[in-house]
Amino acid sequence: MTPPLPPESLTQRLADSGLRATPQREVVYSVLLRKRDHPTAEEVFARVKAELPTISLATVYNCLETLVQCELVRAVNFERSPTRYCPNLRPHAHFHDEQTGRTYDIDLPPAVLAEVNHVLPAGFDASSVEITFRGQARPAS
Amino acid sequence: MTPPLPPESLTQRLADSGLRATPQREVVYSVLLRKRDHPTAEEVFARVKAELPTISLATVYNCLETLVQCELVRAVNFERSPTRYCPNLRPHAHFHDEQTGRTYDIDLPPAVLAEVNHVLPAGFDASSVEITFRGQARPAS
DNA sequence: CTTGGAATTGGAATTATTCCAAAGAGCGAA
DNA sequence: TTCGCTCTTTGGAATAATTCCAATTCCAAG
Repeated sequence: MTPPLPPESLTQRLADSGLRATPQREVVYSVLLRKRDHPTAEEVFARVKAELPTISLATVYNCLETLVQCELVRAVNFERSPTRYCPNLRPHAHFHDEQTGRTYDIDLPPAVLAEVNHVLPAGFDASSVEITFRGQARPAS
Repeated sequence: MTPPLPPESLTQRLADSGLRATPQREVVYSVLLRKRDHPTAEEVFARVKAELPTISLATVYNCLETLVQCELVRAVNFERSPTRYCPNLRPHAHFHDEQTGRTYDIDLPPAVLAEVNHVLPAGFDASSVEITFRGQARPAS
């Protein structure tokens, strides 16, 4: 369970990879942190434009890709729909509501993660695992 | 979450959905059964053409979609790469080898499946769950 | 036979994303 | 400060997978 990261880590994380903190990257990241509803690149683009009206969609794709590389953001794919982006770094699964299309984060206890990893036969060395539910949600919160 | 199914005839399954067994559907299905390497639609197209040289790619997409609807085949998505098709109906996860791009089926014991489903809080009703590993494989077989 | 719905076909359209070449920005060295 | 270098951004073109569509073709029932 990775703890939430302090805000200054964007610059730090980028620097660690030899990259610069630019206004575009900062705003893209802050937009993801501000509303954690798993937006698509187009949705991020729309939100970022409020602050940086001249940003281009290509740059949004670039920034998102950069954030994923730096492991500050996870890219979430559900079937063939557009990639969604998620700044939640704790181990979690995703639940995709078939009616609303909304995506929910589901925390994954380490014990379950461990058990899931045990299904791998010898010779399979996993660097990551993705668990995605699909169904109907009526979340309490 | 599909329970294991007895081997059932394509014709029967199609009929259950009010659909017809056509040569195209039969060959597409038999191609999937013959070589279970998770082919893409294009790969299926190439294989089917050996038997039905005039089939169109659109028809291959149609047939695959039909087979998925009838629950004879599973569509497997890995990130944004082309959808792959898999006639294995037992509950299983997928392991995606990062070097070779190959996909392996990993059997999922019911107990693990049950534990994974337990991570869902009240209000989340899953109709299916997808587990995908990514890493390096050196399979014994 | 005829006829209506199902299925197939080829090509155009769509969509998400990536590619590309040119312009811009920031930083360290001289 | 002024270069010069590299990293970034940008808009538009290109790509890739899939879907859409309109025109046949195929069957199976009446």
